[in-house]
Amino acid sequence: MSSTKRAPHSAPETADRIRDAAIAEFAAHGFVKTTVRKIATAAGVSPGLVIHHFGSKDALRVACDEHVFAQSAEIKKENATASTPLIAEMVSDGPMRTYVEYFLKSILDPSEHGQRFFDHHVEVVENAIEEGFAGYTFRQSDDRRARATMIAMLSIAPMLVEPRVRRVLGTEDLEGSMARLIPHFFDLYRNGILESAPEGAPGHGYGPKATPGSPHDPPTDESD
Amino acid sequence: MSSTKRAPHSAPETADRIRDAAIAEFAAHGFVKTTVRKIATAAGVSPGLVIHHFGSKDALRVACDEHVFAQSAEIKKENATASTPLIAEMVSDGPMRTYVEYFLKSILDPSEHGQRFFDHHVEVVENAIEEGFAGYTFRQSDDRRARATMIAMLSIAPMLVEPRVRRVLGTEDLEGSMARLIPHFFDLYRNGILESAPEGAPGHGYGPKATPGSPHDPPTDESD
DNA sequence: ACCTCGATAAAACGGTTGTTCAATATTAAA
DNA sequence: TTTAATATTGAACAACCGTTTTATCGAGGT
Repeated sequence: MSSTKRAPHSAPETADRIRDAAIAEFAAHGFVKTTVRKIATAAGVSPGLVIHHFGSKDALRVACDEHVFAQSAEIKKENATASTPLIAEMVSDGPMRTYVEYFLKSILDPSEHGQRFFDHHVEVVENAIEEGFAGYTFRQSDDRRARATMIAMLSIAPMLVEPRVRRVLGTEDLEGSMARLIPHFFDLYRNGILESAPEGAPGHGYGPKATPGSPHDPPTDESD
Repeated sequence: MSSTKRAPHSAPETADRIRDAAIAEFAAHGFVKTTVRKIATAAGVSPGLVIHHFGSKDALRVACDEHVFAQSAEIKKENATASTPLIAEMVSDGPMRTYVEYFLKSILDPSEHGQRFFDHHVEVVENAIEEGFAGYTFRQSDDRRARATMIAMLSIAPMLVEPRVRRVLGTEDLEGSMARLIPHFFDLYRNGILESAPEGAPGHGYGPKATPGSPHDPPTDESD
């Protein structure tokens, strides 16, 4: 500890550059399509060096996971006291946007890594439901966990299918698509989307405190 | 045309067997992870025969696309006059379930194939909004296309992240997860999820005919 | 009976993958 | 200055990919 104990040669933090390049590639193209060689090229090093620093492609992914997780928490903490809305940070270009896309790719990829992200997200949402968020308060439910899971789903769904939405709406980027969709989500959250239900429909008299009990009602979605 | 003009050798419809095996593999693991060799093994043939019958892996995918699309339409038509709810057909095991998963993998894969599926789905939803669905009627909107897109998103989101939801809720299969979530979706569609909004929140007086006009309101989701 | 043609399998081919190896360069410590 | 340790590269490796090639077999037409 008395000596500097630093990397002897190496450009300033080559390993960090490799990790950041990997995060960008993973976020953009997913884990299967991203090759060690592409990461190496993006970082300006040889493929062998990537393995030398991280051991394997999977170990590199673990390092990326941890960095994304830690950095996201940091950005969130900074934004808690800052003026910039967190949403704007996520939608506009920047590191947070990359992290969110990394997070989404992780969720879609069938591996343990994404589960950790999703679990944490549900937890955050469940907290927001109880304590409110940005001045909004939520109707409570008996099955708090399921309700939080649903809202967590709702919050990530738009970004998951945004490339498809873009083509349907003719919008040009993520910001454009969101600008077009958000009013509708907002209306959904305030008022729902149904105007009337068929006679004998379940839960006709749902009060403001919703306690859904019938587990198998005719769904209103997926008419395809 | 006078002669039978059938395949000389060949087990009964080998090509069909290969196509069905491919659909199952694609639906289960996506297009990148699925190899020609796995498809061949699943169909009980040699890898070369797969190429012989379809030309290439991509051409095989096109054949799968068309078959899934056509078969889905057929099943939908049959179910229009049948007693079985279409949802049950999609959630429980069976061909339709496989087709839905194939459809989802297509949407997530950044290629043109999935766009066709998604476009069609939005169109179906837009129609359902106008004409009602299963006795339910929907509040209309100025921006019909965007509203249909949102609802289309809502309808596919649960199945997209169901593997993650399963772990969060402790449910054991797709049916279990849906049974737990559907009441909450139903409540959302009828009543929304917000109890109160902060003062000065936009659209405070939204009537039953929602015409969202402010394109950049503080969002209520994505608190992560 | 012969011939033709498609179905099929087995093997091989060129390319890409993640990873390893050997060699070189560079710096910190002795 | 010598030594040891690390950073780094370029080449090579085995495994796997989609595809091609070669060969065999069997059914129909003539």
